[in-house]
Amino acid sequence: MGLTRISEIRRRELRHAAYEVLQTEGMAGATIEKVAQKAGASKGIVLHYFKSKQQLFEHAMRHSNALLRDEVVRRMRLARTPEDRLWAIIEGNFSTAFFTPAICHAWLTLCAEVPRDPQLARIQRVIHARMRSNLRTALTALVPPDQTENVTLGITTLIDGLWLRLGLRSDGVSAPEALAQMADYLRHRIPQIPWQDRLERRD
Amino acid sequence: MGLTRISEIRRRELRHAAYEVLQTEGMAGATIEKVAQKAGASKGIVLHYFKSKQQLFEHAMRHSNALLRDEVVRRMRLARTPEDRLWAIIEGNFSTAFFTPAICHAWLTLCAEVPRDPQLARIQRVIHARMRSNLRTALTALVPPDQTENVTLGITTLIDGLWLRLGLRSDGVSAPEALAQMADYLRHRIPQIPWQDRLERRD
Amino acid sequence: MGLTRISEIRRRELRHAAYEVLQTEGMAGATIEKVAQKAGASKGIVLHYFKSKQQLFEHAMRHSNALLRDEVVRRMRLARTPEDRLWAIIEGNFSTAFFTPAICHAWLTLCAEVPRDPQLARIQRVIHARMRSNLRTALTALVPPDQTENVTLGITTLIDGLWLRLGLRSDGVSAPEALAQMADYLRHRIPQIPWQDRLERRD
Amino acid sequence: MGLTRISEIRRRELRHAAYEVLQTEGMAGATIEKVAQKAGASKGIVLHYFKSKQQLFEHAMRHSNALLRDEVVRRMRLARTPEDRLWAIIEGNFSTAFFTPAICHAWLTLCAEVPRDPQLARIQRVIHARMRSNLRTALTALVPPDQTENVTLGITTLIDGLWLRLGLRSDGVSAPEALAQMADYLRHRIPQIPWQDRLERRD
DNA sequence: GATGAATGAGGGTTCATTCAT
DNA sequence: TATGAATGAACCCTCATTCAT
Repeated sequence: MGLTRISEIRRRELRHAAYEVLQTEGMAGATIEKVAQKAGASKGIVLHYFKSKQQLFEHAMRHSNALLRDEVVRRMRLARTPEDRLWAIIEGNFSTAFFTPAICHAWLTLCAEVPRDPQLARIQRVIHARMRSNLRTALTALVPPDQTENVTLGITTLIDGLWLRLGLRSDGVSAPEALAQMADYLRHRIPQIPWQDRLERRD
Repeated sequence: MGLTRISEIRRRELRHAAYEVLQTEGMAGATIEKVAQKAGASKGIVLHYFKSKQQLFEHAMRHSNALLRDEVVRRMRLARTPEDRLWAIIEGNFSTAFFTPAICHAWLTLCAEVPRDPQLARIQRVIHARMRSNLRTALTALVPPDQTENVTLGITTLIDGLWLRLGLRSDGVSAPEALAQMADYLRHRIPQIPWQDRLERRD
Repeated sequence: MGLTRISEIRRRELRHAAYEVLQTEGMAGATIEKVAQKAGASKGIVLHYFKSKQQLFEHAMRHSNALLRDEVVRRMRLARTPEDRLWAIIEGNFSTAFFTPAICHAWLTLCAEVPRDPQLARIQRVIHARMRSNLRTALTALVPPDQTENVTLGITTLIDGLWLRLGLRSDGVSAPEALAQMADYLRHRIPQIPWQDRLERRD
Repeated sequence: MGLTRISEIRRRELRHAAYEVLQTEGMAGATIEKVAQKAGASKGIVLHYFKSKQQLFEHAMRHSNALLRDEVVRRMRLARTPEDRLWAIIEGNFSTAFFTPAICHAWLTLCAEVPRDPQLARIQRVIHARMRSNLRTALTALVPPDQTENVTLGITTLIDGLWLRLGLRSDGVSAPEALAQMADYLRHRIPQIPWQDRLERRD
């Protein structure tokens, strides 16, 4: 496929640079100049590919989320049972590739911008809806119908809370600690499944 | 004590104005000019009382947190049992005076700034430590020693996650929904206590 | 003659697009990008045919003026008497094809640029000289020699003034009103000619 | 009166500087930096007094027009007859203080901007209405009612046309030539008044 | 204590122009 | 011939901060 034209390459590079800058500088500190510099390009070219700073960072968020989604999808493909699928979602969200201080902080920064950027809000909404949908599907087989909502909220809230914590402090929580917490929750909330085993299986 | 000098009054007003501006404008959009305007003062006077913009917002965070702390303390004073105290902490964090979209968003905004502002980080750390301390004290009587850490983390994470959710969307969660989720967690995690009753007692 | 090579066609298209853009955007707002877009071409090709933005708009002015000149020439060819010729010049300048708000405004825009663009000034000078020459030729048979200068100035000034007016406001003057004003002037300035008849002949 | 505060002084200076820059640079070339430099101030202070570049130049136009208006009013006060008043208006518009290449060019530049700046359009409209009103008042005693409109249009159009001409070329017309043209028009259009005498009276 | 004048750095954005393909 | 990638300069504007009054 000839889709990988130079323009697509550049967009990818710049998007990536933008995300990296976001991690160290925050939204206000993330200037187009810095993004250009990190990408080894000129300031002008950034606006050549993205109409505005806002758009650039919207694309950055969309992209970073796509990566996380792929991580989750990849793990879900391997899952065979509902509990496997549920755990795949959780593990995907705390995979070592994503659950890093820098990425959590970039995510936090973008979250703080959501109420002031409708487009960002839309993206955030889509992300959220997808995760809820995945969770509910897995949960139907595990908890009574009138409790799926409660558990879905519980899981998403815990995930967000743990990401927030790592976004706040580099030593906030480690991935194993986060997973342990999730397992702790599931063990008590959906007790018939041997969640503990899963955790111990982890290398 | 005659501490309430005019200077103290001004500082209070400005701090409050800063917090209000933060709620609607976010960190990047919160200019000193807007704060001054909201306080009905001149731009110059703001920096007369606070050395810099950063300091102003640090004080704003400290202040807003003090309010939340007072809310919790007030409720804890009325509590008689460990479970009362535990629930007091939770209810304090979701009292209708604080658990509003604007406030949650301002809090989120400040959180996103934490990694770049050591002073803000320190404040955040103090806040967090106090809550953990309160929780642990209450929990010692409710769960085995080797589980207090787990439950403390679970509760704080859920609280943060719920605040985050309301900070992201005005219709993210309501206070009753948030409390219901907390009760759901406690009911399964510390089953010997009739948490449900507490929830139903609420007006 | 095989002069109509593809290059000549492109130049014509671009020149025309430039003029159209000028009408809606003014000089400052008329970017090469917009011209290219209106011509359905790429930005690069515009500067391939015209060395610079300035040159492009100089050509646009030259072209637009050529159109107006052709209009006048066409009418003069049909004229048989000096007064016919004089009126042909005037009618040409207020023909419905040219005396439009957009065109008058584009013209005004270019006029405002004249003092800063020597080339534009030269073009303007040529245009002006030709009209004066035409007018003087026609006037020699209609007014005493020592008054041709006065009347020439009067007519050109009125024409410019009326163009300016339509350039300023879309509803500044209509073509009939403009022609009526010209006839009013001529009726009093060269009273022996029945100018009014001419006006009434108009459909 | 204490109205001449420092702010008023600065505004005056900047407005004046803006107008001067406009004369040499045109609208597009008139940058805030140049205005600040000409006023011997910093770029920041310009935006401190005028919210935007547009506003600055709107004020400049308003101001420059006020000067012209005062010139006309001053002369009208001395006028005793309708023809005196009519001539006062005309002389005011060609007084040596205003009818200069630079000023006419600045005026032309602003005119070219009118269709794209509603505020500028409003100012322009007010100016125009005032002049028409003045003219009509004076003309009621000099021409039959059904002709005042025609003559008003003739005079304003000639004035505009002559300003345009000087705006286009430094040697376009001189003030005496312009006045001579106006007298030529009036002599033929309102023949009962000895306009020629007026012209000769000029020092 | 309080004002607001003044600065200057820096940010986003636009755009003419150049150049490799 | 034609494209569009790339640059860099410039511009408008915002804002924290300083300072004279």
